[in-house]
Amino acid sequence: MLDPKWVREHPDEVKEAGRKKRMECDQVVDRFLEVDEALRALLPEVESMRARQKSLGREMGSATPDQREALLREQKESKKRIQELGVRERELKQEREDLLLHLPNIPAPEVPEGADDNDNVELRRVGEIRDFGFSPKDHITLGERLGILDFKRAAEMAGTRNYFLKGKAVLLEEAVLRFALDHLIQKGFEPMTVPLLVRDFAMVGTAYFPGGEEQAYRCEKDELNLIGTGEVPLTSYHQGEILALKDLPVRLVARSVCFRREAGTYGKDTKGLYRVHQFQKVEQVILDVADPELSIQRHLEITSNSEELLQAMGLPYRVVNVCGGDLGQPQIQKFDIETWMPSREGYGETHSASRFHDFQTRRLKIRYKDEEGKTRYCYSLNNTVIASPRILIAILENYQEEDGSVTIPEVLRPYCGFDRIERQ
RNA sequence: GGAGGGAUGGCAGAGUGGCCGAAUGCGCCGGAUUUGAAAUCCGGUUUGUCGCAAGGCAACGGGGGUUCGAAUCCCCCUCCCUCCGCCA
Repeated sequence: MLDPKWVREHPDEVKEAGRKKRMECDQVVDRFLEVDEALRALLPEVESMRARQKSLGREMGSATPDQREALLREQKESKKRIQELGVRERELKQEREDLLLHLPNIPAPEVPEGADDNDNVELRRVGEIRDFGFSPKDHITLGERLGILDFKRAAEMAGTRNYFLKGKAVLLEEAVLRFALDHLIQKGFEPMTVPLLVRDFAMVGTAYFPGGEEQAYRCEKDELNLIGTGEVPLTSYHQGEILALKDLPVRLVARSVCFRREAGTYGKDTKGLYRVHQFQKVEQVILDVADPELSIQRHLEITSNSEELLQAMGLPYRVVNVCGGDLGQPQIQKFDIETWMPSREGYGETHSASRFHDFQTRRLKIRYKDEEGKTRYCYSLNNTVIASPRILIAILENYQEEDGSVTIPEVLRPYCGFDRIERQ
């Protein structure tokens, strides 16, 4: 959420942000200005009336019976008026809040112009793309032949975009996740196990709601939502708190299951492990002081944390600077890491590193006291550390052998307990 | 699922109808003292809004009610806690 004061003073910049993000918001901004102005015109009026009401009550004690009569009459009259204005005040506050929740965060100047992911700007490519010397198979063929993936039974049981991992695929997944978790712990991140079902405020606070309701599974009976990412509980962890300066930055990492309805993606990536309803993810979150320059540094930090893992596993990848049109509502800037997937003959998104400034923390009321003792909103950031089974696509396909077996990347072997997967 | 208790400033915690935007303690910030530190003392330490400023005003989980007047009494909602039951 943007600072209402800032929006008041920079409406054109907000509209420009909407344009750059391809989420036009001119009307919302204009309506905000109206409501905001109406509210600020109303407040002094209500407040002075309430003050008058109070002081009349105080005078009552020392008043003569005649005066008392007059005071009473005045109070009776203004009481009705105060109530009416109070209702109006609440309506305006509510509407202003709703409008604010729909405004986009301001993209950084470094965010490239563009309409969709085709316009993302490649920052770097890392790693050699392997020349197989035979025609490589996709992970579905590989996995089914190795007996470690089963899509058919999963679809029967749970619908499309579901899967069973079996045998060594299970252990490989565990290995990758644990390797990723260990890497982040070693970087000073505190590991957490988090709630997967959360209240609405956490979804709103992290800016998935309003707007993302269709992508989330909801348990209506209990008014809880299944998280689509560990970012939600991690970022919300300190909700409502005022942190001490000495406790910043807060670095958290969690492994969690993630659930996504994938509504509106029919026909897109329908096969295999790429786009599924349920997956596991290790996620990193940083909360730090409100300093844009430092936030850029943190952004690089969380990006390279993840790049290091891909490098260690020997997976080729590229990093792209996500363009305005491909950016979500809450981000200031986003880097996607895309890992090479032979079956796609291209890079597939495996990581997404975002910085938000105080867009989330303002909603979540996560603050800290700065050097001068002033209370300010923290800045938040997050990035995927590893997401599985999507990363398994890259591992299985890049490390396949001509006979259909798969070699395990060296760094994962101690975690797996085996060095290859072959047909049983 | 049943019964009860609670929500006040960064934290703890007083306040049960006007004298309360709010005691006290702790923490934090600034200053004094000190060779330095500890201790001690003094001052400051929520947000919004109006105002150039000084300063004013409003807000005690949220909403409604009673009252001339509500942090305080009543009702509803939300959240938290305790006990019992059930349970991995």
